[in-house]
Amino acid sequence: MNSDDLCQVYRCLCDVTRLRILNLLGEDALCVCHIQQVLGESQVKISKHLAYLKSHHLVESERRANWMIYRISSAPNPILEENLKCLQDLSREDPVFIADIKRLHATDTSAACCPTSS
Amino acid sequence: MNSDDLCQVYRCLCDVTRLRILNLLGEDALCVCHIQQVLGESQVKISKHLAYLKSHHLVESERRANWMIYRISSAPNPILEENLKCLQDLSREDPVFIADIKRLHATDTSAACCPTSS
DNA sequence: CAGGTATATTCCTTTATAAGTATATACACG
DNA sequence: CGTGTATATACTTATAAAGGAATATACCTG
Repeated sequence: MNSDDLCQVYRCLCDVTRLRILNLLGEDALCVCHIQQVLGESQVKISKHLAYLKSHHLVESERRANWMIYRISSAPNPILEENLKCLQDLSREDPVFIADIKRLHATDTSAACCPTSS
Repeated sequence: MNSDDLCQVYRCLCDVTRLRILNLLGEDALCVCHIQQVLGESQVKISKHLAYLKSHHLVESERRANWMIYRISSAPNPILEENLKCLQDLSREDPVFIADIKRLHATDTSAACCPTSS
């Protein structure tokens, strides 16, 4: 990790939608449609932000039938990890993050679509 | 601190020049001309990045005669503090940061210009 | 107050990003 | 192989940001 890589990580973090996505993925791996549903944002928007995060290696994806499952990258990234912790702390205070997590838990992530269970 | 404030902090962090400035200020308060000298960047560039950081409350400034002394904001900001720590860790690995700190220590910051001593 | 030095701001150009609409791709199932 | 569903990409427009050149402001000194 050099200074440019570091900047790239921060670039990934400096958008509310991406922070909300990372906050969700910090809880569990999720398919695009669930992220979309929980955040109440359009398909394109979510898909493009996921592509952005993936291109910078903050998340990784795996196809399962029709669905793409996204998760926080397994490659260790101390900066990301530290900031995900901060995000978790903040997600107990900020109304946006609180609502997201609430909606996430109200969503049946073990439904037909995108079973998390391997 | 809410999700938008958080994004603003990350926006401040997602530029190499600003990271280099914050890395220097993590060592000590500095005047613009020293920052400029250590980073080897133009006056405008440094001044504008400092203005950016200041407008988002990551740094604060104090005029001393002709000189403006910048320092990390005294208002507590957990996200910034956590990331400054990360920056310090990285600044032992990354050639850019290493060279900056080396040049900083080679610079006489107690010179006529911008005496740090209060 | 005139001239010099340090820093900030304005104006301009270029590039990056965000978001939407429309379209394409990948897969499953009949 | 055709259809439907999930996701990705291309294209477009608007906005923000970075950096340079020129200029303005603030302060000091004589």
